[in-house]
Amino acid sequence: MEEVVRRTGLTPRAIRYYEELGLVRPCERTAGGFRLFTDADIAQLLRINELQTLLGFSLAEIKQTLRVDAMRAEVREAYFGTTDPAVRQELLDQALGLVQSQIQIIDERMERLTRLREEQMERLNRIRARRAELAAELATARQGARIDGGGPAPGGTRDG
Amino acid sequence: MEEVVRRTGLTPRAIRYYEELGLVRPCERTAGGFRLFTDADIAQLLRINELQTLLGFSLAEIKQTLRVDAMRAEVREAYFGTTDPAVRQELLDQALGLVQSQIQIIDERMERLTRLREEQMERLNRIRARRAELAAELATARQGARIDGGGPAPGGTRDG
DNA sequence: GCCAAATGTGACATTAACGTGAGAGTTGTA
DNA sequence: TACAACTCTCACGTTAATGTCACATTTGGC
Repeated sequence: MEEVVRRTGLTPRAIRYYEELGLVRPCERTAGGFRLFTDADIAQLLRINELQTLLGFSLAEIKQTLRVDAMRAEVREAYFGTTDPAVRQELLDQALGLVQSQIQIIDERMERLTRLREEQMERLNRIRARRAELAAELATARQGARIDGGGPAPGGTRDG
Repeated sequence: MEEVVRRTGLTPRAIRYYEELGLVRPCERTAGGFRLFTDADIAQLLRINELQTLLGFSLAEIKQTLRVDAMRAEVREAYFGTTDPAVRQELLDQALGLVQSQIQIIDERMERLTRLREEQMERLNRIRARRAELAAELATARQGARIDGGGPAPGGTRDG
């Protein structure tokens, strides 16, 4: 468990909570009842954390989202099972739709992030420009000081 | 206020809450005490919402973040004020650092989103491939049905 | 076998971010 | 000026996602 905490950055409480909510399949246990996590379990926990912190999904939404993964497994099962081909295709279509909607959400986020980044870059550039101006101004002031010992140079700095 | 709700997508309660937390400067009021929002106020509210939904910041983090904006204004004031040039430069540097850290956060998010998107695209492609396989299979089955009236075609579909 | 450290299960507490309802006051309008 | 619709300020309620505490077991090392 300590290792899982280390590898996922989650707390034991959170992990148990996710299991309680059914976000992760109850994992194996030792004879005494201690949890034993497989790499797949850890991957699942990491995925949950990603969906939570990166996309801002609630645990309820994440549960829905994870059904996509489950469905993929289900589809694979059904693929070799006795299921009706029409059902198989419908399952595939459902999975397809869900994954597509995921991608759409991601794309939307990225667009918004890109816009936000551009705004910040503009700010950054303005600050840098002002900084350069100030540096030049100070240099000029020092120059003047060597000659006439006067104060800082006036004017010349504007910004909208 | 109704207009603000419409333009921001926030609830009155949320807006008042943000004011209470100090995320937005208390706005003007009518003689009777009704809030009057300027475009700048609304922009601020939109920014808060953006930081919240897009970057997943808590309101406390947002408050910190908004200090960057405030500092930019402060810097602009100081720039034309009586302040020491060294102080000016330090303010600029602080603003610079904060904006840079913002951009860094955005970049990190975008990288993670990109990875997530790639994963989803892989899944998408696998599902599509399987769907195509299934369609081909069904076509074959229908072909066979016209000849021998037998069941669905066996084998030939695998995936890791 | 024993003991410290880790883990288990409840169950109640907490925190953030609002929701909701009461009751009073305000505004635009006919 | 009367009235409907809107807004104000408390103040308590709610929900999600854990935190925390108590107390019982379990594990691994000596």
